[in-house]
Amino acid sequence: MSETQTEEYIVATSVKNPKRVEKRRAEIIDAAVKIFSEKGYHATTTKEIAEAAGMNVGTMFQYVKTKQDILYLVCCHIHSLIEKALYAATSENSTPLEAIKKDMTALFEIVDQVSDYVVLMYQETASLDKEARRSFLQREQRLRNHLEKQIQRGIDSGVFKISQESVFLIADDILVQSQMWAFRRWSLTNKFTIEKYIATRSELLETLLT
Amino acid sequence: MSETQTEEYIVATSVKNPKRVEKRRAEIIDAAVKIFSEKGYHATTTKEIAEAAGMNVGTMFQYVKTKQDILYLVCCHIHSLIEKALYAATSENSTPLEAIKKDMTALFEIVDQVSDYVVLMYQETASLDKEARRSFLQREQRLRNHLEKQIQRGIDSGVFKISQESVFLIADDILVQSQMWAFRRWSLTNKFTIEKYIATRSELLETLLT
DNA sequence: CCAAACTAACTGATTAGTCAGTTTTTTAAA
DNA sequence: TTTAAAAAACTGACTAATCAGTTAGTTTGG
Repeated sequence: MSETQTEEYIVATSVKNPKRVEKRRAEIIDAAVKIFSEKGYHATTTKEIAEAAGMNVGTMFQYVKTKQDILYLVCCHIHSLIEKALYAATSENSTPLEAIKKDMTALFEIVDQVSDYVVLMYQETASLDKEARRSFLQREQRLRNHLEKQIQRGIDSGVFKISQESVFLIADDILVQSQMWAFRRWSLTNKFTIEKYIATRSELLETLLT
Repeated sequence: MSETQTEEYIVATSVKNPKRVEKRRAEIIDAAVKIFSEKGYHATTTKEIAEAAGMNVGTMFQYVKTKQDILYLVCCHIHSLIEKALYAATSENSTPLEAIKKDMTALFEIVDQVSDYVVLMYQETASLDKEARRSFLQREQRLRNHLEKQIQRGIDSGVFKISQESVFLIADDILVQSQMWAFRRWSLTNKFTIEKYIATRSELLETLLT
């Protein structure tokens, strides 16, 4: 559970009013997320985004310095959706096994709901520059830390029989498996509904942990 | 183990001599694979590739119709490296558990050796058009089928105690985990050497299967 | 000698980001 | 409340640069 703390990447603006920045950026994000997930980041022009957001290109570039800033905002927005859903599912008063299963279920369900956006987010992370990518990956680490803590609870209470170095791997696996549901959606749905997928994954996890 | 057979995507050429095509394309691939993994596909210009390959742009475009063709050739080339290494490791005369572990080890080792290229390959798959991507994903399926067969052997001989629908997932997991070693290399090497990673993954796999 | 392979210079289309000027909103003095 | 001035937000035409792919003509090797 590495807790490296670095400061967040900040998207610059030349508009003073923070409320206005928030509102306008939400408009930009809403427009961009849709077009990006249809055509991809590179194939989308800044004019298209501005138009879809109902504002002028010049205006848009006052709320954002570069096209890449828009991508960063979009990725963070999508990531927040997932984070919120996961944290909402976490309950304190259940057994470690129930708790981690509940978390996994919530994660898989939210990823299923916004799978297009999840694909976009991970696909285009590579188009972010070093700083923005580092900042984004930190968010990713928050999610994994959360899952690691849940698994650790099970070890501490003697229910989970796994080695200490597996904790990180298993937490990471759960994250990756949720992403894979999004990425391999079309080939997986031949074999599984999301419910069946969650059930099978839950079983495998229980086998592994106990 | 879905066996959908579709024809391979063919990269067109206007050069007649097949030997020459093979030789020149190898030069293009060698040049492109290096530049792509340094700067990414989009940031690389066709002129750069041609220059690094020691040929004229015009010449290059006689061995290839579009820039995307180069990416496709590069992805296939990298994939072949992995496929060869995996098939070379497969032995018939060992127990199912030993066999799948041997396969997994070979896979993780080759991915470790060419991890930059693996990252490139999966990162840029999205930049291929529908046809080329479909063709590439078929190669991916070959790898998974191979692993599925190995797992199936263990089930059939009664050694592996897992449900039938887990076979696909576990085969896929092994593939994904090898890719994740490449993608998360820099954060994983804080915690694991490749040998340690393979050992821990082997243990987890054994727990899961038996 | 001639077909195959190669070259250099070119083109046509694209696009992220800018900037000089306009409109709207806020502030504050009368 | 009116008004004037200052600040903030917005506009859209513009540009400077880039780059995938072409082609008319030249060289090479069998």
